[in-house]
Amino acid sequence: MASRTADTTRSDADRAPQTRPGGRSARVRTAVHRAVIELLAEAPAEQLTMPLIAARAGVHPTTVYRRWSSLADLLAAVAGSRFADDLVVPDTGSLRGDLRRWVADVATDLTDPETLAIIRATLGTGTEGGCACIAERHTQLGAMLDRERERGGTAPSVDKAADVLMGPLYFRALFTERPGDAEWARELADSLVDHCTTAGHARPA
Amino acid sequence: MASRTADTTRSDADRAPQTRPGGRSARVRTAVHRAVIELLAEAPAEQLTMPLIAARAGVHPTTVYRRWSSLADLLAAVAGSRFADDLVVPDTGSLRGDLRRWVADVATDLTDPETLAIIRATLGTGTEGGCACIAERHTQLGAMLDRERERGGTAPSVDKAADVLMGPLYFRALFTERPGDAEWARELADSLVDHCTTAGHARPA
DNA sequence: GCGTCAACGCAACGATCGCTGCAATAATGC
DNA sequence: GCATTATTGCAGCGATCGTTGCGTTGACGC
Repeated sequence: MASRTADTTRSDADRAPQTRPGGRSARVRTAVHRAVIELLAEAPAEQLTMPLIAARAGVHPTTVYRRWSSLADLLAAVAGSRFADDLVVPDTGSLRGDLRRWVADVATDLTDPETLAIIRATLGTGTEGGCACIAERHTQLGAMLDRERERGGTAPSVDKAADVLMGPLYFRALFTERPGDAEWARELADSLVDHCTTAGHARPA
Repeated sequence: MASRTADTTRSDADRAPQTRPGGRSARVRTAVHRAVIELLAEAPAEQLTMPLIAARAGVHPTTVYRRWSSLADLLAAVAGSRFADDLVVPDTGSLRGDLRRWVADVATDLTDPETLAIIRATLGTGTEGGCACIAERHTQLGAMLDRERERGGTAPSVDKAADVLMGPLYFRALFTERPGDAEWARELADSLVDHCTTAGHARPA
């Protein structure tokens, strides 16, 4: 078998391996993802079950069970696909401007009940889930800081920026009822920029 | 009925109302709470069910169902009783010293897998659950800030302190793998004190 | 077009969950 | 001690969950 077809097919196995992301599969995927988001926004995460998701998506439960092994896998997939490219990294020309804009965008995103529900549910499934939620944000933050350095300026480390910016952002969103308004977001970004130019020693007069 | 006994019993109903927190009830309560904590530390929260808790606690499932209406209620109760009086509010004589110590204590507490598991699970049940987890910390923070003001010094608002201190603390604990060491905790506390005494102009000494 | 195989729907099955009768136990006030 | 009654244990029930075997659909390469 596969004596001569092996020529046309690259190496008999890595050609179009086993995946088939055609029309129906993609449709089912988006339907299930949407169903998860909708259900999470409506009811607490503990009531989220595979059959419920399948029913909302108009898909048979077995399909969901087979494509995503566990509920944790499904949640991680949903979180990953939602937070990827959901907001453009601002490029205003200055680190302060970039961060102000970015913090405001993230704060706005964290106002969305669906977003909050996904983060909460994903956190419950374990540590790696939480990482999946903020990985994209971490990358975006690093991009802005790198750009500032290429510009010749000084920028804090990604960890430091994550502490100062994402810390309050996600803490307020998860634990309190006040997500923080635009004014608050601006001050947050400024506090990092001002404090970190301490490297240049800009301490008050 | 209750014609003359109404004299001895205060007003026939508010005397020893209906509660009976005797030996056995308290034993069951602690056993169930302990079971929840243990199970959360062993397996993800989604596998936590009432019968499982009951089995671990050596109690009949019906008991758990009757005393705590839902799993969310039980989790909130466990969180509340665990974070109450679990660490003493430091009193070193200065705001800086108090905050340094307190941040280090909280950071250490957040190292405990059991603590993290409870917070994660409680977050999944809704916003009020998350509030229950940090209410005690919020109170402690406010106490230290108030004491500084009584001392005659200036202190930031509780919200501001929560943003700067609890934000990074809980963000790192929940989303990353690095809970932050003692050095990091100290810098965190100092950043708040230094930044807020901008009114009084901190001396770099 | 046409065949092939991944992906989906269907039906049925154990297992477990959440709940509700009723009986037994043990705190609590006298 | 003794009666009262909140609290727990027990047995059993519907409902739903998670899984598996098999037939059908439809995407992909030729």
